[in-house]
Amino acid sequence: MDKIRTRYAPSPTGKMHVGNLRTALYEYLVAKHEGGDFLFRIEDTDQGRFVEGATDLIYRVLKKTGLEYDEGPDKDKGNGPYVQSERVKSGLYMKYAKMLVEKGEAYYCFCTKERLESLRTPVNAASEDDDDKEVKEVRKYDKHCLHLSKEEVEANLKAGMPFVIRQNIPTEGTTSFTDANYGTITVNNEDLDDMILIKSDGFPTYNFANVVDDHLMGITHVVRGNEYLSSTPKYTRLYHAFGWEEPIYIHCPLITNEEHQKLSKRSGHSSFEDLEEQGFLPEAIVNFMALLGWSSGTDREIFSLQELIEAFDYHHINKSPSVFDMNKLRWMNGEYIKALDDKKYLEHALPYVKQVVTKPYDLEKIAMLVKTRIETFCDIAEKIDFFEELPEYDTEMYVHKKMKTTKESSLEVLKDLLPRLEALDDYSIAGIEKTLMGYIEEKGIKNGQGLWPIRTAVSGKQMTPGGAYEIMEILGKEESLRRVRTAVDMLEK
RNA sequence: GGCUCGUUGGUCAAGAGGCUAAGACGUCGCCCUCUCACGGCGAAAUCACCGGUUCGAUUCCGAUACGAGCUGCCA
Repeated sequence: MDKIRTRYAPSPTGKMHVGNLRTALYEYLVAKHEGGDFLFRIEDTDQGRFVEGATDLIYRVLKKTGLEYDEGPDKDKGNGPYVQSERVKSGLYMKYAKMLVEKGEAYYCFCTKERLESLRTPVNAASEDDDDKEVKEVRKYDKHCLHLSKEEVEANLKAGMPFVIRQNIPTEGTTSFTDANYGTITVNNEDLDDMILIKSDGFPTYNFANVVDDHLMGITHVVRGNEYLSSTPKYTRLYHAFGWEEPIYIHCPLITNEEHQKLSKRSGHSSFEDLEEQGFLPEAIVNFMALLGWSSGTDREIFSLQELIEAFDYHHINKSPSVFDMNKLRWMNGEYIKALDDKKYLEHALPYVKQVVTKPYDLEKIAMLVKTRIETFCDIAEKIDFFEELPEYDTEMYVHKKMKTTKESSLEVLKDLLPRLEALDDYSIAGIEKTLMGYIEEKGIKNGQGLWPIRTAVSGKQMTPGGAYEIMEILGKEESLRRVRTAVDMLEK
């Protein structure tokens, strides 16, 4: 069997949409699972939609996610160029389009926009009551220019008339193709439009360039979104028209938002960049995307990219759309954070800590306190803000049923503890623990009765990462005492 | 409107004629515990609907409903 070759062929039109990212991932996995090649090609045939810098963005994401390609614009293995706008310059697509014209599989079309417009036939606007008056139209080209004589075509061309080249699809019969995921699909040719292959600006359309390049680059497996399923018969006809072998198609289900609608920019987490900004790790994003529409068939959920390569079998890709579940991504990201070694963790976490804490505390200790308590790095801020500034809080917080504390008991504890803490010089966890536990044992009270008031006093919060010892160690003697005194004042009022 | 695809708990999903219908996220409860997490244990919750085929359908077939995609000189 020939070596598998797949390709990721995005259009540089903006951020890296998660749907695109998953396609890239699957392309990569399909190839790598079998030791094949993964190519990277840029499809920039639509000058109107080209976004400056979008190409660099794609490079960056591929690098961050570890999707390393074997061939690409900066890695020519003899199949280049790998950027379609560069391929256009050599007249490549025009050459192949003309081959099809020669064979009668395509034809020149000189129809004006106006004529095309007149072909639109309104479909009975299903007039329900609602104001859903979206005027539906059916527009299928009528093959008008197919009937032009060779002489007429020549004359038009000579006169410099703008033209496109269209695919000539039979009006009868059927076309079938087989998808690895969805099985064999057959459509009536009369439902297929004579799609444009070469645009009037001389650029190929995506559909055409895609087929030509996939063939020329020896692509064996084409992975793409479900949205291409209905145009695939046209691809099939193109391959047949050229006499080329079709690749294996692997169509993937859609990714939707919680409302089961196509994930759009509005959802706020539709691109890799969005997710990165929201504090997610590339490894977690990749892991999560892999599981959206694919399952290993085992109980396993956490996979490194390498482990995905080993486990990935494209026959297990699902058919039905998957909801992008933020909850699960957050959980998974938390798992990845916990699994990070401390050095790497701190590299990620420290910048977030610095945004909140400017006082000269031990930021690494603060960061370590939240490691098992966050799901994304953006969760850090609200958990550690009390270090910077003692928040205003209600003394009701000292009343805790389960801890068996009241305002009175708390005040007593804090007043008892104050001189001991003033006398203490060793503000290490061990030193603080010794002092506090010594007092608790002496008094014969429960741990909670002694520790709840002090933790509340030094943090001003109901919930904190770490307990009283850890917080006081970081705060140090001076600030700890200040906060305890503040608490005593508040409780004495 | 036409064409195409899809439908297992709230979500991701395994299962491919006979099972108490896996597992995970989330939710809830319990344990651990100075709070919150972490960790451990447990619970609730699912085969869209209707017909067929079959001794037997979540699984096969056909309608229905619902959802989605395409219907661009976008990809």
